[in-house]
Amino acid sequence: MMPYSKRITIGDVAAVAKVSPTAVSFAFNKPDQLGIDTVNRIRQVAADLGYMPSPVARALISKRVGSIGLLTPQPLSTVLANTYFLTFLQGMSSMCDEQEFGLLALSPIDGSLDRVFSRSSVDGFVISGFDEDHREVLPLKKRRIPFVVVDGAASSVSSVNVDDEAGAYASAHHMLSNGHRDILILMIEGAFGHHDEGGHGVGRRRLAGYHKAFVEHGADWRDEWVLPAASSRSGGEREFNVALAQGMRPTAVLCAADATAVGVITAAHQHGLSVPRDVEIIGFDDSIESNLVRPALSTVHQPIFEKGRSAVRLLTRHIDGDERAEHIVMETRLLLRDTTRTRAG
Amino acid sequence: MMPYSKRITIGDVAAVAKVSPTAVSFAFNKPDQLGIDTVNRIRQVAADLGYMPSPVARALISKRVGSIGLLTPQPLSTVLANTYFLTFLQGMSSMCDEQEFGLLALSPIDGSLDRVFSRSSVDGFVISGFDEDHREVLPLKKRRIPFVVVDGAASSVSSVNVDDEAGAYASAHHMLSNGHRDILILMIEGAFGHHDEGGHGVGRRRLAGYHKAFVEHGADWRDEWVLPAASSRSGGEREFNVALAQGMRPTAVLCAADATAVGVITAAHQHGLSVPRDVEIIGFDDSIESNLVRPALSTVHQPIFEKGRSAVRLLTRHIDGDERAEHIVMETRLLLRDTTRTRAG
DNA sequence: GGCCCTATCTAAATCGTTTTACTAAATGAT
DNA sequence: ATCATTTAGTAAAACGATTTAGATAGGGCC
Repeated sequence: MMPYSKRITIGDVAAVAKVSPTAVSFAFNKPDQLGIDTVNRIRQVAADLGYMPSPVARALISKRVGSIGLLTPQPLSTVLANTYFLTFLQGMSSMCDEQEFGLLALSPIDGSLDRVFSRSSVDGFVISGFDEDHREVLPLKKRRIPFVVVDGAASSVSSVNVDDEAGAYASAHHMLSNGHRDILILMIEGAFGHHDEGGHGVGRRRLAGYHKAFVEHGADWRDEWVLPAASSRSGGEREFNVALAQGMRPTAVLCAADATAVGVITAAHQHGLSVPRDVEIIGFDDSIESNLVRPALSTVHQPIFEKGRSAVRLLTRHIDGDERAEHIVMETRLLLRDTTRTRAG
Repeated sequence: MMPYSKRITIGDVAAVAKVSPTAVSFAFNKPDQLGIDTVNRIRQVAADLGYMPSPVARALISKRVGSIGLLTPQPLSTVLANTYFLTFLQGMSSMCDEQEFGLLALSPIDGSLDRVFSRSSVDGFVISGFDEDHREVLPLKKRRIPFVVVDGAASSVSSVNVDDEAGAYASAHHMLSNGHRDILILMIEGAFGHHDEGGHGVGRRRLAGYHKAFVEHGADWRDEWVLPAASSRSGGEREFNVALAQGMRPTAVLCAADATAVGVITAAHQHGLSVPRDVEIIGFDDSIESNLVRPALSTVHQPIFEKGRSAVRLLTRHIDGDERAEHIVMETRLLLRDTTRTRAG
């Protein structure tokens, strides 16, 4: 049973209206080419038959599908567990709405991207967490399919990034200025991090920011105090527990992701530690949960929504034929809420 | 500048490899039809040229695009402000991953759906918040494009719903059994509700559930104590303030959406009311924030993730030609956390 | 009436594949 | 050596629209 077995084509309408298929097409797209009464008759017939032009056939000619693809390093269902992506999607879709584009969310197939490219009809891609030169992305460049990179390095295609290093620096600087020296650092691991942490990734940049602050303050940088943690509540709980079990007694925790920080709050409470009195915590992202959790999480704000909007905007420009690459780097802002004690920088 | 000006077609590959286009197609799809060395040569040439078959041209023949559309009553960017949809999307995409479908998120254009249908190439739609018979949805039935309805009434197409009435009943019953009589009810309004609240919608069903409990308990049902509220934090705050301003002194609040309930918690605190001592609150949905907010929100759990999965599953069955409609109604469960005092039903 | 112009409509090419039907050459059986 | 069968490949139709280049008829003008 073909679901489309009864699909009404332009030919069917033409036959019933006793005109050529061309006339039917004109009736919708260039009504001036036809007599007014013919146009009306055709439209009437089309409506009666429930005719709608096939988007696919139309796309084949116009070379425009009218939607863009979002490609993430992990399966979509995994990635959506992070509210960061909720906000990012919101931003993307708000611009998609304005530009009247559909938004196709795609998961890697068998962990790789190239099969996705050839299966999904879109006018371009927003790629999150890959560098422009990543092996997986190469086919796109070769085919000259427009794409932009978010949270990844790029030069010849447009990119949207955030000054992760400055944000991380600011949060570490805050802790260090307030006298903390026993600072636990929980980095991004696995699922939501950069797909290739070989030196460009978001995680690396944040780490560099933390490190820079330590150096400037002349504080001891101890690698054992830097733990990778899954970007999830449970990841944060687990790693904080691990740290305590290993005998560390941090007075401050820096998390490279809010979800992790939320877990730390929970774990700290379970150990009878008061936040922020016994432990101060700063997250990263200013994701939705940071403002929902109690005590409200101090964090590094990054304009996630705007990143999504800008990515789509840059992409649609490329789709419209503008080949110039533009690189946007957005500012972060230290946001002190209730998991830190002072407002002073 | 056509972005695809350099697009490599099957013909280009054929020319370079000195074979017919048919051979190129066979080399990928039916290698047995060709000599082994020819296949290899063609594949090599294709790789060198960076050839990938056009998904659009392929879709035109196969009548399969490989993606499904999610259609929401409001623009996607609006709808995503509700974490309910985050979880729903997660569920949908988890099934999409399994079935290797892309997920196209579509916003109504100018508030209407039919332009969307003819612009977006998908194999079928998941439609949230519309009844099967809704005027906007009619074109789909006429064209016999597969679709399933979520949170809406349907008979001849598949649907996924939740027993909203039972859930609402349970929460009202809980309050009433605990002696509450001054119960403020905050319903769903506008943006995230059912698109046509004419009697079938989710809101109506929840209202019916609340009402039924009142009747069974012989409690006074006062229409003034039922307020529509935007399904957002601010909507909840606002309406709770309105209620107080109007002189109501609720000892319990029933919210048809969690987001609203979170706002009520905030507003109650601002008025110096302790939750749950002075006011008990029960929300609906068991959305992410309900477990993040403090005190943790008591709510009616509904299996949002599973709804998303099931919707996609039903749809792909339809796409595969199975015309039988299936109607899934999932159970809800009263989840007593910290905005209610007792655990007893 | 002859000429041109405009208004209205159509035939055919096109987009990039897949698929069906077919051809030509080689192989195998007798 | 002949006929049937397999192998390796191709030509052409099809998918469902849009677009280009005509075709036909009628009207206005002289």
